[in-house]
Amino acid sequence: MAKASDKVRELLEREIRHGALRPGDSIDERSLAERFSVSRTPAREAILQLAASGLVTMRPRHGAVVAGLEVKDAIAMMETLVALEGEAAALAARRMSAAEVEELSRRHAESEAAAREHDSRAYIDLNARFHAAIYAGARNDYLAGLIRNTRSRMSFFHASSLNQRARVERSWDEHGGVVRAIASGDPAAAEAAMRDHILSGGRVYADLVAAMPRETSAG
Amino acid sequence: MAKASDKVRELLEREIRHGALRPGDSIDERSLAERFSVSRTPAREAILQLAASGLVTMRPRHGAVVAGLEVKDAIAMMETLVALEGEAAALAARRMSAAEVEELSRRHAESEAAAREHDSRAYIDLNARFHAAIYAGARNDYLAGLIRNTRSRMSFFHASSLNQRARVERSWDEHGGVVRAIASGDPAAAEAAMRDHILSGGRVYADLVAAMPRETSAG
DNA sequence: CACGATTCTCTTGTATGCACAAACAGAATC
DNA sequence: GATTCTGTTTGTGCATACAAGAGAATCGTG
Repeated sequence: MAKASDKVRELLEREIRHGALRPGDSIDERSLAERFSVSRTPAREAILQLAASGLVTMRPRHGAVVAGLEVKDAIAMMETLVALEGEAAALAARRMSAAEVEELSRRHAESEAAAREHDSRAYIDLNARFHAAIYAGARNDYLAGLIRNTRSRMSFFHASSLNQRARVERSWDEHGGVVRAIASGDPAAAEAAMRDHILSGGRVYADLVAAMPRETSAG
Repeated sequence: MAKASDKVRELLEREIRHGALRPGDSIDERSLAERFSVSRTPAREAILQLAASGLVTMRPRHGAVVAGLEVKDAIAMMETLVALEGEAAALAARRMSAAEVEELSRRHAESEAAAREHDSRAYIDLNARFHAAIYAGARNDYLAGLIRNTRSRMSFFHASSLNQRARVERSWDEHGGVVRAIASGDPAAAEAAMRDHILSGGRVYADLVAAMPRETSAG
């Protein structure tokens, strides 16, 4: 078996992401340890690691609470994500092989059905694959990591904007723009198309964030 | 006094940055604890946190080693940094107040002396302030955090490119371009100028990285 | 002499005990 | 009645003891 602390970290992370633990909820080492049938040590380590990755915040001598996003931070993350995804698209346009572009194009075409039927569930998965293909094409693991981490921290609100029925079809159309730009090897166009695409989803996200209850501020 | 684990983490981090600990050096909890006169627990926590931030890598049951950068990763980070700094400059051009622009401009002018005299030591500090002013002007803490973390991970090689005497003066000139673009409120120009600036430093960095001995690969 | 299994050691990973710091509650005083 | 001081309680932070796994060395065997 893997390390117990890793197990705890992973499960705790899932709970936070899935919303079982909501921002502001406090986590104490002892009950966490009991819940996972381990001692305080690995529980504590799990908390520390999550704190380092920004999912929980710690105040000295005061324990950890599930990190909430202030509206300001959520906006900053979205803005940053736009830049990161845009850069990835630009790099992909310069670096993807003909075969990869072909594959991307084919995948995109195949996902049309789900989009037209507003099948959010299926499309969310296809969307993830689409973006993953772009990251791979960008040939920059560090950039991809930053994007993944950023998305992860924003997905507190399980709410992908793609849960909005109307959003799915538009998303697919926007993907088309990105694909065309990449296929024509135009980095600037690919970046612009991707930025628009992310921003477009971001507007829906902004509504969700703005509608959030008062969040805990992380000292 | 602050937490012992924080103290250890901080000092260890400094040692890594300053090159006292080189990539590939292994860190064992016991000697680390002895060196800082604490028990293994805070030492271990420090290592865990550094691992989470990517400065050291851990293999289960094998302990931690100071993370090395493969050339591939170094390139990826530099490339990403260019994008991040460029975005920050663009945002700063849109958001800095007149007073801030005035201040930035003044600071830049004042740093000319150090640049013309190739005073690396002084200029490195002025350079840091300059960039910090840009981040502040960008009004995006998350973006600023990513930049700082990225720079931190690249500064293994204490070698700021600014240690190159010749680089200092060019850097100052490039800063001038950024300042002018921001002053004229032109985000695209600011981004372009900043990208050039970072890339320009990056070329020196690339030489350093390429000249590195064989690095440890992080499983 | 070479190769392999076994043991031995060293280090990590986990559990638990202890001390201290901060919040909370209650009582006493203003 | 409000405020402050103090005792208590709770939970973090650190230390140390214990268990387990990985690697090295040694001993046995072919």
